[in-house]
Amino acid sequence: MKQSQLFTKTLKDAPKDEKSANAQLLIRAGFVDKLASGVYDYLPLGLRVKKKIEEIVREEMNNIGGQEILMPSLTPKENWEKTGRWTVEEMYKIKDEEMGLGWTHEEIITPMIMRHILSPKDLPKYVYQIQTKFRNEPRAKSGLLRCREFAMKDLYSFHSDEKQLDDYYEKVKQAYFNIFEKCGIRNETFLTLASGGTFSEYSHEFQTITPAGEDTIYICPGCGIAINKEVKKEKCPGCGGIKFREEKAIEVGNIFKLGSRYSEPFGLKNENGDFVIMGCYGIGITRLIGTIAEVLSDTKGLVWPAPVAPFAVHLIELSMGDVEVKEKAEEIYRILQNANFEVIYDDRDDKTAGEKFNDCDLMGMPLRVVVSKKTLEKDSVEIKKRQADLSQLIKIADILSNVQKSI
RNA sequence: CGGGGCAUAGUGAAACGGCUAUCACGAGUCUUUUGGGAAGAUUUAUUCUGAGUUCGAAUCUCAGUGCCCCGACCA
Repeated sequence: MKQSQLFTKTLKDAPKDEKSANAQLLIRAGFVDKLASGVYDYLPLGLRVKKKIEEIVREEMNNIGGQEILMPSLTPKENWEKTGRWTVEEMYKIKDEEMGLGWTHEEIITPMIMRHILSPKDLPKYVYQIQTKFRNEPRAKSGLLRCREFAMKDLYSFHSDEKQLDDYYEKVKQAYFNIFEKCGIRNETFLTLASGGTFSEYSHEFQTITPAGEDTIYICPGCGIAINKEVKKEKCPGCGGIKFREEKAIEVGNIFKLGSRYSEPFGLKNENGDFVIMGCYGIGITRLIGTIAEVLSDTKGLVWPAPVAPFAVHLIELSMGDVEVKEKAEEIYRILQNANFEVIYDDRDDKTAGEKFNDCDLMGMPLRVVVSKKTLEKDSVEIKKRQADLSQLIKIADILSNVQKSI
């Protein structure tokens, strides 16, 4: 994509109504725009990140047998009354209609799946969606970390017994770590024990350490498991350790054994007459965008891990009106594109080198490639990874292998 | 939902109750520039909304709305 065609503009100053690093940077770089508190537009760059994350999540969900569906956001009161959750205050209700906007989907998927799961041999089944959720948060905050409208992946599993659920639960756990690995935050993300409701003693959250987080967790150095403040006891349930490291963290995912909490009110039974055992597993897609921005950025701007970056390469031409340099840059742009690299090409004629470099750092693509008269004198381009201090000259003839190696 | 703060151009700021609301960046046009946010010329506003006080309100008062932060809440 040519940057001259991109309709978004970068900002030198952050809007004063955003205090969190993730919102300031994402807005300054033109990834998102705020419509209302906790409600954001996803602009071309931000939408590309969102799609990348969705694709990563999709792949991992499919790998563990997940079947993707899409449920409505508009949901009837009747379903929620069956489980006693129509009165939940976070639910947006539509005035004069017996409808509310979905903030989770147990009430929708459970009756839906009843028409398809008829006997024990139909179990287990795993069904997920990636969809916009609505929650009327009493206090939206911290940019994308706590929104009223947000994208979420919710997976629901259906089992004939607890053992089956337990096995699948462990698979999801692993899939989640794979996802956070690809998103570049694996090292900061801890499996965390949290309140589990009635069916199991604990549920598990995936908490990413950041001062911007709203939860407090205690990490046990013995086993590497964390415990949410809400359920912390004297000893670590994992290894019996008693020393902990306290950290602020943001919950990027959770997995939860539901048991028959929802199959009972809807009467979801298998042929043996047993209530189906369920699990649910969420990942906040848009919250992940905010978390990556918050955790991995530096003073210059965003830093995207290659798998989620909107573009792999930020190509910059410093032609300063030199037609030959410009043409050569265009040619390199085509070469990279033909090799299937995703490239954003700063072809703007009215920008100084400084502006281009600063925008490049702010947007945070993994690799910067500069073409100028200076580099062309040596038949070269200059490449630099986003976080590297120094750049290096490489021959244009070797550009594809070098770019491949660097991202 | 309790407490605190803020509201002026696309963004960030300035303006004692008194001159045509000022400056920077961005954006538009022109000229000159150019390896880390260039220079000059020129253009760019319903001062959040409503009411009030006053000869006169961006500025003071009241109400509303929005946003940010702290807390409560967070299947």
